[in-house]
Parts: sequence; C-alpha cells; structure tokens
Amino acid sequence: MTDELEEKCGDARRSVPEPLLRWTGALLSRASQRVRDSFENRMSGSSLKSKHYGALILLEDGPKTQIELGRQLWVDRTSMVALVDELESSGDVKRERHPEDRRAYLIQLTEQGQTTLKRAREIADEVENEIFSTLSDTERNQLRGLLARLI
Amino acid sequence: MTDELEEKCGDARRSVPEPLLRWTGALLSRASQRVRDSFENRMSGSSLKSKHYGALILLEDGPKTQIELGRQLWVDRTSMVALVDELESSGDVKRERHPEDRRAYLIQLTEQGQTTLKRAREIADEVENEIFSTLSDTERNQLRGLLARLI
DNA sequence: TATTGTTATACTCTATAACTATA
DNA sequence: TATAGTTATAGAGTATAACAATA
Repeated sequence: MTDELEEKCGDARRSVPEPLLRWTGALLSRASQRVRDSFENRMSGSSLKSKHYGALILLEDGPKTQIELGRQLWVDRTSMVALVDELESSGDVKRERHPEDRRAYLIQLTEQGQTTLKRAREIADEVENEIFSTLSDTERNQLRGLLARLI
Repeated sequence: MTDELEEKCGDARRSVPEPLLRWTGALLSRASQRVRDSFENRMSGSSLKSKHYGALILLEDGPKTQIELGRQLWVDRTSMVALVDELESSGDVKRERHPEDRRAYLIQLTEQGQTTLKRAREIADEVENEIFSTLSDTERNQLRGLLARLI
C-alpha cells in the first residue's frame, strides 16, 4: 500500500463501507491484509515476511522436506525454492540432505532461526494486540475458534 | 493454485497444521483465500473477480468517482484505471463526466451491471453457504460481527 | 499548488513447463 | 513411471513516477 493511500485512507482502512460489511469475503480479505501489513511493517529492516514466519513456525516441529513444507503452507513447490533460498541466505534455516531419499532436502531451523522465530512471535503477538484491541479475550478466542472451524 | 496442488492438498486445505492455528494471521489468510478462490471458481466463464464484485456493490449506492471508489475498495488510483476499464468493457459500468468537476468521471452501474451484481451476489451466497457449512447461523453472524469490529 | 485520471514502468507473487537426479 | 528440487518464463496484481487537464 502506498504511503499516499495509507495517509488518505487512514480512516477508510478502519471503516469498511457499510455495503461491503455484508460480504464476508471482503471482511476476511481486509482483516487478513491488515494483519499481514502490520506484521511486515513491524518486521521492516528484516526481510522476513508472513510466509517466512509460517515456515519457521512449521519447522519448529522438526525438519521437513520442501514439498512437505509447501503442502502445509499451501505454497507451490516451485515457489518453495525461493522461499527456502531466502530463509537460508538470512541464516534462519539450512538444507540438509535427506538420509533416506537423495532427491530431497530436509529443511531445518538453525539456532539463529530459533532466535528469529522467537522475535517474530513477539511481533505477531504485538500485531494481535493491536488489531484485536477492540475485542475482549473471550471474543479473540471465539474468533480464532470460528476461523479454525471454517478452514 | 495449481490443479496439482489442489489435488495433493485437498485435505491440507481444510486442515491447517496445528502450529499455524495459533497465528491468527494464518487463519485469516487461508479463510480469505478460500472465499476468494471459491467465488472466482464459481464465476469462471466470467471475468469478474472479487475486486470487481466489491466495486459493483459499492456502486449500487450511486455513482462514484474512481478516486472515491478506490478509497472505499482500498485500491490505488493507478490500479483503479484497469479495474474500471475491465468493468466498462464487460458492459457492467460506464464512465460519465462529473458535472461539477471536469477532471473526474462518475462511474455508474449499467442495467447489465445490476444484473451482473445480482448474479454475483447469488454466487457469493453460495460461497458463504459452502464455506460456513460447519457453522450455525448464530455462529456465522458472530463471525461477521467480530470481523467487522476489527477492521 | 493540488487533484483526477492516465501511461509507462518495475517489482512481487505465483503458476506452468521442462529439466536433473533420484526413487 | 513417478517424485524432489530446480530453472526459465510468463501472467497476475500492484506500486512509483511523470504527465495532461482541470481545480
């Protein structure tokens, strides 16, 4: 989003025009965009975008092949190459050969990746606090529960 | 999303990996993507995307300049040109000169645009019925209410 | 001087097709 | 034959900068 638009639409951003309120797709799209923008603004200076954050979260469970990571992130295998390249060049993950399948890599978190993940998680918490500031704790959990059920 | 991925991830799509469930950004992003994909798949054959649908909804209230439409849709004025071009060439809107400001156009729905809007709204209702099938009516309204409050 | 609409342009994101090396 | 990873490439989508006409 341009600064120009950011500035001009500062209010529009927080006020969805009434007719759009009835189209849940619009609500979801704005909410999603707001969270992503806020996260990436707060991470500025770092090259870590929300997709990278998602990858780090999934890798915390243990190493995964690019294909498996892509499946869980809903990212095409050809796009996974660049995603992992970026995480590797920032030092947050490394590619290790899969011991039982020489076609595949196992992507794993480095120590630095664990630090990055920790910081990103703090940022993500700040984002939620900002964006959900109008909701009570009960309502935040309600929202998460409802969203989890429709995916 | 590729057919290949669609096929392979048919389940993954509906099951967000547990660690991602805690990051609301991921939930919102998937839900938003699901609604948009479903809408655009059902509209296939037509060139109407969700942004166009949003524009038609807003124009139902009456004619608007491109800038005003862009503000409400959260679309840059340079991107509005193509968006309105597309709606105009499909015959759903027309550009009329603004009577009080000769720099501006007033974009207005054509009769065909009203028909298109009606059909798109039916599709959107189908999408909501599909995606919210796991939620009761009360829960659907709850979700919409919560989303509306955080935007 | 500022704003509306426009073009040219560039950058990101993501998808397709074709390749390699393995299985 | 099929799969993991890769490359090259092309198509959306969207941003920036600069311009003409008008305010």
